Amino acid sequence: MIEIIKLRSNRNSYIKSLEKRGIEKIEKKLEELINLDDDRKSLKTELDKLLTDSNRIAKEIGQIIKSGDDNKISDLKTKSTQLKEETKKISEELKNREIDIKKILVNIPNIPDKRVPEGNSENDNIKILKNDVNINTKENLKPHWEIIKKFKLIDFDNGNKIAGAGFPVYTNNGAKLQRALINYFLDEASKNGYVEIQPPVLVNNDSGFGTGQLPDKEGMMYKIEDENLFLIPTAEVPITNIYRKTIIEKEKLPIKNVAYTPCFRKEAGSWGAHVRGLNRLHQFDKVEIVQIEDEARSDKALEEMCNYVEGLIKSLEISYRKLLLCAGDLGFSSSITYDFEVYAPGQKRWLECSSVSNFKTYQSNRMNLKIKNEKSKALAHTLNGSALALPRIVAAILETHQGDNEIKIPEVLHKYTGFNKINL
RNA sequence: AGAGGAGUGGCAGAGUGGUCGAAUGCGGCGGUCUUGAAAACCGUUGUACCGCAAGGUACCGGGGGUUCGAAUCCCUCCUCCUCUGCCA
Repeated sequence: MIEIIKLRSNRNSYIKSLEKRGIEKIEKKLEELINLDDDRKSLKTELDKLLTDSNRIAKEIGQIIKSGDDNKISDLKTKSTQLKEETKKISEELKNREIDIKKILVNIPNIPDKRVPEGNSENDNIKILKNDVNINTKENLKPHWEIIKKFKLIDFDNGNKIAGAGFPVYTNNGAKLQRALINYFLDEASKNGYVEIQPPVLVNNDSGFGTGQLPDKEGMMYKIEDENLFLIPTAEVPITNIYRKTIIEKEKLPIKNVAYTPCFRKEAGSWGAHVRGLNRLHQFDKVEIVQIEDEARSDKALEEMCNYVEGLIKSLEISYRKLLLCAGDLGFSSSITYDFEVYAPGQKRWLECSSVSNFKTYQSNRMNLKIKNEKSKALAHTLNGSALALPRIVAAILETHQGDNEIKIPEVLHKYTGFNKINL
């Protein structure tokens, strides 16, 4: 959530920044927010006064009872009862005002960073770098779903039977490749200082709210109705929420975590030719890195995370590019996001395989996560990135390294797969 | 899943209707003493909100209730422990 205190002192720049995202009537919304907050403050002042009086009377009664002079009590009791009615009224008003404020607040996305370019769609994203030295330029390259079928790496039919569309069954060398990638990604992250954890894949409401999936994007998550739990759409949710409602001492920074989890997404709507094979799934594997920093260091952390992700992709000998997302394409909670896309030469398409974001104080404000130093406390900055999402990486590897009778496995994976190529 | 017990400040642990934001101990921070350290002694030590400030308000697992007044009584939910059951 954006912070009202900051909104008050940066009103115009907030309006401008949010307009960049293409939100309509944002000025009116923000103004309403400030007015409601003014209202909230005066109600709070009023309520506190009433409570002060009530407390004073209650104490007086206590003292009178002690001294044994019971006659004066009934007057005081009547007065206190009257006060109580008033108190009830004001405190309800205050509560309602707070609810009103939150209703608006939770629907306002994060303020885009200054570097975020204007734009409405992915066409306006800025290409930061492109590395296509490895592009396989052969003619007649097959898309990965054909390769998968030919080499029997994934059984989509059985996935359909067991669960439904978008739930693949990885088989034999396909399963081994999957496991190899997970282990490789986890080991590399550990080498880079990310502490490995294995979180739950079901989360509660508070967690969904903390990272920003709820209430805005409830539709993306699978819900267990009876239990009020959600299947995680990304490990970002359980990992970041470990630190919900905590105060971290500055010396303990940076907090760096990595986790492998399956991810579950409903992805309602789009289903067709462009989401064939591994391009979009309801369940997929991902290794996620999460970092917590203070304001002074979060920019640098974002850069480091990007460099880490880039190195990882590079090591898999596939072509990739890096994009700076424009305001219109930026995620709800993020302030600045870099996407990494890998090239799938069989489809002649770029596939997003990692999204590295700095949420600044947006998530920490929702979950009350603070950094403390000798003198003061401040909301933490949270960051995360995929390192990496498996399916599209697999697609790119298969399409890039395909041959007629074999698929070459990138060298860094050899010790994890136990084989250098997949044969027919 | 059933029966019983318990949840208090960073930790341990008192408090069963009034002056309790909460004794005491440990830890932390500051100081005295010391060449230095330890010990001892003195002081200090939660979070959020309102207020220019003085100060005030709320919080004893969460929510609701009774009462002039609740850490304390009632209801409900959650979590943990013990026993029984079930299970990878």
